[in-house]
Amino acid sequence: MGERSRSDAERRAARLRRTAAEVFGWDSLLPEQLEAMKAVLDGRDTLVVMPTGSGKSAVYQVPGALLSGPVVIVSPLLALQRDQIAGLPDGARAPGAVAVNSDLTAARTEAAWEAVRRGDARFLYLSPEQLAKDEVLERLADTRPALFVVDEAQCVASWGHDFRPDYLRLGQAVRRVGRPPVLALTATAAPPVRREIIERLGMDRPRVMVTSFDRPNIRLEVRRFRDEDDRRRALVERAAAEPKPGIVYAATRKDTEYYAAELSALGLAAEAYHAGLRAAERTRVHDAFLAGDADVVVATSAFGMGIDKEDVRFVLHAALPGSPDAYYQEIGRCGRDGDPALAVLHYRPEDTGMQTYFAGRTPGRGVLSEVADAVHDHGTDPADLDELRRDTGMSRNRVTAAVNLLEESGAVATGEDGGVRPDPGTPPDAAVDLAEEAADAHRRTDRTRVAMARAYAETTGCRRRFLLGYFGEEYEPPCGACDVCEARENGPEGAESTQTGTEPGARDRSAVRAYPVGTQVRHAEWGEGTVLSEDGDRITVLFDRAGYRTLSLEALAGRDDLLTVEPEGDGREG
DNA sequence: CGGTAGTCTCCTAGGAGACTACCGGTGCGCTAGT
Repeated sequence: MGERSRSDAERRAARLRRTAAEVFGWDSLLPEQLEAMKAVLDGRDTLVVMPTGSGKSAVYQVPGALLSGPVVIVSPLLALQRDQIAGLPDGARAPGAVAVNSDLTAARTEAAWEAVRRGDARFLYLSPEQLAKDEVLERLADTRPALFVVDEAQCVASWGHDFRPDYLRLGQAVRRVGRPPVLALTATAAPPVRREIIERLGMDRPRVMVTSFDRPNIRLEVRRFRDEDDRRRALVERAAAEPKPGIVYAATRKDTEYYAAELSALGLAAEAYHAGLRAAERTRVHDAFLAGDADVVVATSAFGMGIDKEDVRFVLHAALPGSPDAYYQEIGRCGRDGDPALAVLHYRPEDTGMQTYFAGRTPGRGVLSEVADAVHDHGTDPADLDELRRDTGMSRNRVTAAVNLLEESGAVATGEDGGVRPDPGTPPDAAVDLAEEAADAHRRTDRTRVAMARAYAETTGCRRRFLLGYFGEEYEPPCGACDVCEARENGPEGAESTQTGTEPGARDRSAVRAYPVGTQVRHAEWGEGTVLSEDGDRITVLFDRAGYRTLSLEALAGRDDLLTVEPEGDGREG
């Protein structure tokens, strides 16, 4: 880098710092925040993986104030959008913000668009579903957005395949609004999830910024139970005994009510929270927790995104979560103030059943076939998603998910006008076969994540190392703050863990270093995959087609042809 | 996928086992009826 460009970079940094201070009142920026802002200001596609509370939103807000057009922010929850807008400064120099969604009357929607057009509103918050509408895309394209932000970008991978399939169509929305630079923000994304975000959003040689996942003040513990009653008793006792406030995650709505009632009976201020409650009740519990009026909230996974509370002392799980991704995200809600906090997973092997059922509920052959036929029937006069929904009588989500799979397998393509066209060389039957293959691959991947959550619960090694390894970070145990490491340190009882065999840290690690966590590999039989973790003498690999496999390093030794390291071909940097 | 609650069958009295049906999470947007 020459003199000239260095001083350019310094000037840009100074400009960003000044804007942060003068417009937003932030007197200091973290180095990684500033780096990401510079990339955004330069017009580069950027993926930022940083913990909640570290100022991710500033990464688009500060450059956003300096750009020449509106900034679109895709956010999964309307409540989150409201919080973001409320959190912006409202001084004279501060850029305005609006959200467009189904809460608005027609008149207010018009007013919001008008504010964006006139430049009164610099930030425009939208759900992915809004961006599935032609009308919204056309209006947006007219405003010539300067930046396209995807907040909580892990949703692309975690919700896009079934629950909210419009997440998988954001890449297309980006193209249709004029292909502004894309900024993806998330607190939790393992290497395969990062790759999926980049690919699905159509990001071009993105700058990838990943800060450490380690949260050393959170103590990690797993308790394994054979009996359901024992588990319930242990969970209630623990929640009652630990310092408050805390969150308990349960697998079902019914269980949230059960545990909340048990804890209330002990005299605690405990509340249940799940998506089946009335909106007013959800708001009441949410506000009570933030205000410090609740000791414990017992919740399903519905509780969490947007919970910005520093002093949560524990997150207890009453059952196995569906993935290490979900687990890490949920326990990340305690100890944000840096003081000691606790994460305990109360696990039964039976828990995997329900999570496996939830995993990968992709459209079946019947649905795929009906949608493929409908697409084909339109021939040269292509139908959009709304027409396909009318043709098939299926729900919007089903049709969208089916089209996504057909599109992923190359059997159909969506044009700039939103019309879905069949690939001329692929008859409907073949299209369905291909889409079904893609669906199978997603199902395997999701089940792999369940298996990895279980592997976390059952690991005989340092739990921190396991979790960090899953997120692509090497870590040398002991961590001194997980049940496994503590058992090893504490004298004779430690024998319990040594009898399980290898001491991961004590081994010759040269073989391990050949396949670091996060590496893309190719197996002679199973094809391409990603190294997810290593546990002493074994590595776990997620294969795109074959799912998750554990490989013995001993078996790999001397067979260089069996598992080869793939070159990094997707232009990532970090 | 697999646990749980409920019913049925066994064969000669009520308790064990087999069998079956049901259930389980996350939010947006829209529309019909108050």
